[in-house]
Amino acid sequence: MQELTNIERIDARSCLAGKLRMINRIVTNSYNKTLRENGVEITVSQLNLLATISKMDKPRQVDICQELGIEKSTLSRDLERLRTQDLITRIPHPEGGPGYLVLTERGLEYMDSMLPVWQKAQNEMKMAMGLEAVEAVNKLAALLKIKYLSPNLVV
Amino acid sequence: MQELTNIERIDARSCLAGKLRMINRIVTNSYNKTLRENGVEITVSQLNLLATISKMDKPRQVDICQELGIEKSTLSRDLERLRTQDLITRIPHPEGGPGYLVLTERGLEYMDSMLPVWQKAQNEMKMAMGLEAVEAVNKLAALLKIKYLSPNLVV
DNA sequence: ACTAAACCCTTGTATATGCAATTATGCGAT
DNA sequence: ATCGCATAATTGCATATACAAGGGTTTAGT
Repeated sequence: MQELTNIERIDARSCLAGKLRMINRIVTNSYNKTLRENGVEITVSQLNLLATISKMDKPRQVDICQELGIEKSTLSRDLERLRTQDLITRIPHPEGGPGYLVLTERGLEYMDSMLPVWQKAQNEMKMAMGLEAVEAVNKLAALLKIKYLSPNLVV
Repeated sequence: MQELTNIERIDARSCLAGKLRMINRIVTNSYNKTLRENGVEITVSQLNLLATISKMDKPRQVDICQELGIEKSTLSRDLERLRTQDLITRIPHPEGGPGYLVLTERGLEYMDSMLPVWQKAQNEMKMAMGLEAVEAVNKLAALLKIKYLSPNLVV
């Protein structure tokens, strides 16, 4: 009874989402391995979040969610982990409101200190993927960000 | 003190891993939303796992890990969820050993029944991404699979 | 001024993921 | 035959993720 014609059955090998999930596992694991082996004790996910906050201008949580396409509850807990490690802190807004996030002194130093390791991880992966693929990923990220994460443009 | 020259600091916008993670979130969420809204009660991840098992020839868990680049402990629990829903079962090997996995009757029917919804989700995403990006993802998945998931070729 | 709506964040619950350690099982050498 | 090694699977613990529901503020409308 495994004998339905294959044309009428979902083909795992053609599932776009499945492939992207696999790519994501491989890439995330590769970065994390390199970070770990070079003494960095946080994950690429946390590192990326730190870098994002440091680039943004007084972001509230909702702004970061918007920027990265992360659900607010996810971000809430991601930030909790960074706060526990004293890498970020929340500054209350002068006019009240939820306040905004900044890196702590320690967070800034930490981020700067791991630049070479991050570059190493990044270079390894770029090398493995090749320039064309890197460009394609950049393009795709930009496109999907516009299509799915732009405000006032619910899809 | 946020004043280090930006050249010497990690730029989140250039982090390949970060971009891929974002793409993955967007795509996974889009598929899951379409599945959910059309009455499918499992996730694209589970669906992909089902489809993979149905394509493989008597796979053991370790074979599936190899195929998808999933850690064995992750797969163990993913399968547990599918088993709970009576979508897969384990057949003991005639000559002993850990046995292999197959879809149950119910699993096969279920998979076939959701083919149109899966196609809908897939088409929506392909439309959003464009043909070129789809091709690039296919190519990249194939490349990374060879480079990182091939046996006898530890990287 | 007061209520209602909108907005932001957190918490409960569940899936998906990985590393380290443990258990189970089969196989080989003596 | 058995003792130990190799291989396969599970379990403990932790992170990353999302949806639904709840709680607290700010703001708008009358």
